[in-house]
Amino acid sequence: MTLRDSLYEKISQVIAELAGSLGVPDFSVEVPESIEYGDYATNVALMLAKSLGRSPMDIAEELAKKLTDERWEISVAPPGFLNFRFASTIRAAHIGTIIEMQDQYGANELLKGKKVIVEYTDPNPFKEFHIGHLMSNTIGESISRVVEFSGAEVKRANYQGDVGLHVAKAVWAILNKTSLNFKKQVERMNTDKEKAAYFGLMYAMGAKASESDEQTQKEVKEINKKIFDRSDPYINEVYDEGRKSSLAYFEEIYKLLGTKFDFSFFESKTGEKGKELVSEGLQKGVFEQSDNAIVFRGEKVGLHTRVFINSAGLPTYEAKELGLAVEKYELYPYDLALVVTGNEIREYFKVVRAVLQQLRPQLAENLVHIPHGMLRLKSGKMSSRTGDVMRAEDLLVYARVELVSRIHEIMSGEKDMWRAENQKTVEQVALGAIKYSILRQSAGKDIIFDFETSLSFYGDSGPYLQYTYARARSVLRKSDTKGDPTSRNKTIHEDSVALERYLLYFPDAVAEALRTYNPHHIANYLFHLSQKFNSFYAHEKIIGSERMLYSLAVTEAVAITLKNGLNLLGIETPEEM
RNA sequence: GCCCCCAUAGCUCAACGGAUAGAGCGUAAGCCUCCGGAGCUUGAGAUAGAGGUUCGAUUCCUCUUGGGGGCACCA
Repeated sequence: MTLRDSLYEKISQVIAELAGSLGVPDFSVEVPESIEYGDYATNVALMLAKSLGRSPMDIAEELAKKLTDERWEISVAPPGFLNFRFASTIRAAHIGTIIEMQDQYGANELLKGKKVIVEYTDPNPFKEFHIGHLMSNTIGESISRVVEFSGAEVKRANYQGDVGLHVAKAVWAILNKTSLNFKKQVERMNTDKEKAAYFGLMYAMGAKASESDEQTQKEVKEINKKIFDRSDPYINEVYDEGRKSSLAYFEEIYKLLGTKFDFSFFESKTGEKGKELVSEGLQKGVFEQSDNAIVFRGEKVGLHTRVFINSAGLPTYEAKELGLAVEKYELYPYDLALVVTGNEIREYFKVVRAVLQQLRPQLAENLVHIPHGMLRLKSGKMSSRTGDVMRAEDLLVYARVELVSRIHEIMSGEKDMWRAENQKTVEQVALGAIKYSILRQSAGKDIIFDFETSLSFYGDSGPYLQYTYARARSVLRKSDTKGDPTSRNKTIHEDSVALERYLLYFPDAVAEALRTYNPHHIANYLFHLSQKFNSFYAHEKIIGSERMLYSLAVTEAVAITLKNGLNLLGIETPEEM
C-alpha cells in the first residue's frame, strides 16, 4: 500500500463517520502544485460543504483535528483544502523502502492474477515498416510493461495482414511491372531487409497503378482471390517469398526495439474464423445482405454501415477483426484484451465492437481499444500507398548519425565527459531519444515530428533521463561508502527535501499510467524527477559532505526510480554514456 | 452532407473540476581550481471567440471559428 493509499483510506474512514447517511463523496487526494501545501492535499471539505450545509473551512478545521496522526502534519488552507506533510522520519523511511525494493519499487497489485493480452505494432507484410508502426510498438510495449508491473500476466500479440488487397497489389506489380525474372531478382538480394524493401516498392507501384485504372483493379482482385484459395502455383511462390522475407525483417526490428511477441496472428487465419462468425450473425439477424455483400447496419446504434463479407465472398478487415477476438480468447482466455492502433481506426473499431457485443458479449466487454495519434511529418503527409513514407529504419539511421555527431561536439568541448563510445550505447541512446519523443506526450494526440526539434538529446528528452541515471550511478560508484537513509538530520539540503517528496509519487504515476493506459504520465514524472536531481547535484556536493550518507541514499533511490521508470517506457539505462 | 478527435508561450508539449497555468526548444544574461557541462541558475513570453453549469473551469455543456480523421465492398 502506498502512502497515498493509506492517507486516502484514513480520510475515508473519518468522512464515513462525519457524513453518515450522506455517504462518502468522490473526493481526491492530489499532489499540490507547491511544496508549501505539503506532500498531499485533499478537497474533501469542499466536496462536503454543500451537503452538510456548512462552510468548507469549518469542515476542514474539524477534519484536521480528527485526522491527527503522528505520521503527518495537517494544515488548513482557503478555500477549504486540507494539506498533509509527512514527518521527516516517514520520508526518510520511504527512501529506505525504495532501496530495499530495488526493481520492484513502483509496482502495484491493481491487476494481480489477471490475464491480459496486448496487441500492438500490426505491420503488414509486403509493406514498409514505417514510423507509425514504430509508434504503435513503442506505446504498446510500454503499456504491456505497465500492466505487467501491476501484477498481471501479459501476453504480447502482433497481428499482421498477410492477405488482402495490399498483398495482391504487390504481387500484381511483380507480375506486370518488372521485366526481370522474379526468382533471379530475389536471389540477388542478401538480406531480408533488402527483400522487404523490394516488396514494399512493388506494393507502392501496384497501389499507384490500380489507383485510377479499372482494368488493373480487376486484375488485382483476381490475384487476391488466387492468393486466398492458393490456386496458382507461381503466385504462391511469389507470395510465400514475400511473406517470409517481410516477416523475417520485422523480427529483426522487434529485436532491436526490445519487443518479444508471444503470439502472432495473421489475417489469412482470422479471415476463416471471421467468416464463420459472420454466418452465425447472419442467422441471428445481426447482419444483412446488400448488393451481394454482407453488411452491418451501424446506424441502428448510432454508427455507420460497414461491409463484413464483400461481394466476392471474401472476409473484409471487419470480419477478420471478429475472428481475431475469438481466436485470441481460444489461445489465451484473457480477462482483458488491449488493442493499440492508430486513431484513424476509431470509428471502425466501434462498429466491430458493436457487432461483437451481439455475438460474443463477454469478449466485447473485455476488449479495450487504445487509439494513438499519428506521427506526422511537419513537411507534408505520409503515405505508404505512394511510397512517400518514412520507414522506421530511416529514423533510426538518422538518430544514430545525429547522435554520433553530437557526441563529437561534446567531445571537442573543454570538459570531455564522453565515457563510453561504443556501438551499444549509441544504439541505446538513439532509441531512447526516439521512444521518449513518442512517449512524452499524451498518446491520443498526433505527434508533429520535425527532425530539427523532435529528436532531441537535450532538455526534455530520453538521453537527458539516461544521462541523469548514468550520473547518479557514477556518484554511487565513486563513493566508497554506502548510503544510509537513517542518517537524515535537520541540516538536510532543501533540494533533497524536494527529491524526498517527489520520490513519494512514483507509484502514483505508475498507477495513473495504468488507469489511463497512457505511459506519458511516467515519462513526465521521470523528467521532473531528473530535473530535481540535477538541481540537487548542482547545488550540493554529495561526496565528502557531512550529510553524505543521507545524500547517497537519496541518490540511490533516484537511480532506482529512474531505472524502473525508464524500463516501463522500454528505454534502456546505460551505466555510462 | 453526417459522425469522431483536437485547439494552451514564437515552436513542440504538461496541468485527477482546485491553490501563483508547468516544462523543453528558441531567445537574453550568468555558472566557483569541486562528485559527469547531454548539466545548473535567472529573465521575457500563453488558455482560439461567445455564452452556460459550479464555491471554483485550460478541464464539463452549447454555439462560432480553425485544423485532423472517418463515412459498404482498402487495411
